[in-house]
Amino acid sequence: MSEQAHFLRREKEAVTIQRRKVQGEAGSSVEPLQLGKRVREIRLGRNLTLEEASNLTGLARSTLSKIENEQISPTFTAMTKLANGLGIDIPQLFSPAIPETQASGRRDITRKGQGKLHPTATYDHELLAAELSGKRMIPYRATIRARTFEDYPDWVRHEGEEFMLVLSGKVCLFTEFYQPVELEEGDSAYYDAAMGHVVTSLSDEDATILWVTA
Amino acid sequence: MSEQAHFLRREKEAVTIQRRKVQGEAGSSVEPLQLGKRVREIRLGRNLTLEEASNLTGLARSTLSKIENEQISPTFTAMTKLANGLGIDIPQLFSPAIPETQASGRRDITRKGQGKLHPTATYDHELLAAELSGKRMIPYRATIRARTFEDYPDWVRHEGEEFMLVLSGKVCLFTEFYQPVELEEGDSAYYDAAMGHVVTSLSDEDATILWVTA
DNA sequence: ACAAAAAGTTTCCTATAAGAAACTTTTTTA
DNA sequence: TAAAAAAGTTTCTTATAGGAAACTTTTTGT
Repeated sequence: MSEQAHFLRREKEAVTIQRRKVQGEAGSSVEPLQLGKRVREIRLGRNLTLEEASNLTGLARSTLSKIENEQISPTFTAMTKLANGLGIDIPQLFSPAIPETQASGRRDITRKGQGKLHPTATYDHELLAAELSGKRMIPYRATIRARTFEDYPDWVRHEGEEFMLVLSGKVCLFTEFYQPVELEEGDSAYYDAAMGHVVTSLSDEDATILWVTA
Repeated sequence: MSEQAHFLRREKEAVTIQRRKVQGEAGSSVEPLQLGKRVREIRLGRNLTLEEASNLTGLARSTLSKIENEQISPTFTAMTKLANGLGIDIPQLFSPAIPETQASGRRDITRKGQGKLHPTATYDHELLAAELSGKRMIPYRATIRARTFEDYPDWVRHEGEEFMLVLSGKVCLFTEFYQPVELEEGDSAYYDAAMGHVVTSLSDEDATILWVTA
């Protein structure tokens, strides 16, 4: 159902790619949630063949085909395999499909170092995508000053979930109920933000972190 | 998200953080999804008998019993009926059971390169925080192969919003309704995922991107 | 405690999901 | 183009889910 991504397509290859969609409309009205359609989108989005998807999920090629064509209603077991194998977000499969027409279109690009700044005592916050309001996620880059160990703050707590990725340096993540962990460049963490949390620097240089809050 | 303002505290509070519950490194193993147990909890929580639940969901009393006793793996259809009839939160059913002791918060650490891999033709997906399901955000690191310009896939579209940050290399972000943009290391973008989008590499080496979907 | 009713489980049968392999269609290669 | 390969679909079979009703256990009322 996706349109074709015409623009940057290079001639001969282009044709190849156009051919992908247009499977039977298969208007199975039984399931208002077009599970199969979505699974297919996800698989194709990852450029996988049924064969490859089969290997990843442990489900038979034919089974996948039938799921995608809405010929069967997969079991919980099958769906779990799907989710684990393809990295599918299950909740999404249970929500109503997005009408094509509703394709809205907000976009905001933030260049390196061009975010909106919020300097504070220990962290520096650089808000990304600050132009867009009403976002589901709030991304920002934080700079953790070197060795702020002694005077780091109390637990931070707030609604939602938080993801962080260490971009440089070495930090220590403290979260309530868990052991502190050291995180280096490339390491990431995901946690409930209602749980107390705090990050401190462990390196001689400042550490930078990408943070996304939902 | 009011997480600022906590930094001003000092010394004496520092102690606070030392004492936190000792708890093994979380969520690293795949726990059995105790679907049935959870369904039962929910039903009983609502003070419903199987008979009543049956009326609400349209599933047979016996079927419900078997689901709760983990004797069968319900189909997508059945799960939808369950969810609609009992107001069950599907994501929860797919998350590993949370031990009581850590009920107050979930956390998942993913080390660099240790995420769950999803190799595909053009991108490599490394799922982060893969142990946690039912998340509001799905973070992953993608490797965009060098010059995959010609054979990238069709528009990708899905529900939600997406944030991306270029970790290395140089890529081109195509989004429907907008001009393509070149993004280099440190640049980021935020957009509605229902809008067609695709990323290709522009550099000689592979590019890596952090992606977060909500 | 006893019956009766209600709640829950199991059995048995039918419908349907899952897998293997045959078959069809699409894409690639020469 | 034709032939081969790859991708996808369908068929056939087996395993298992879903529903009706019998059966068992628990609760309620006297």
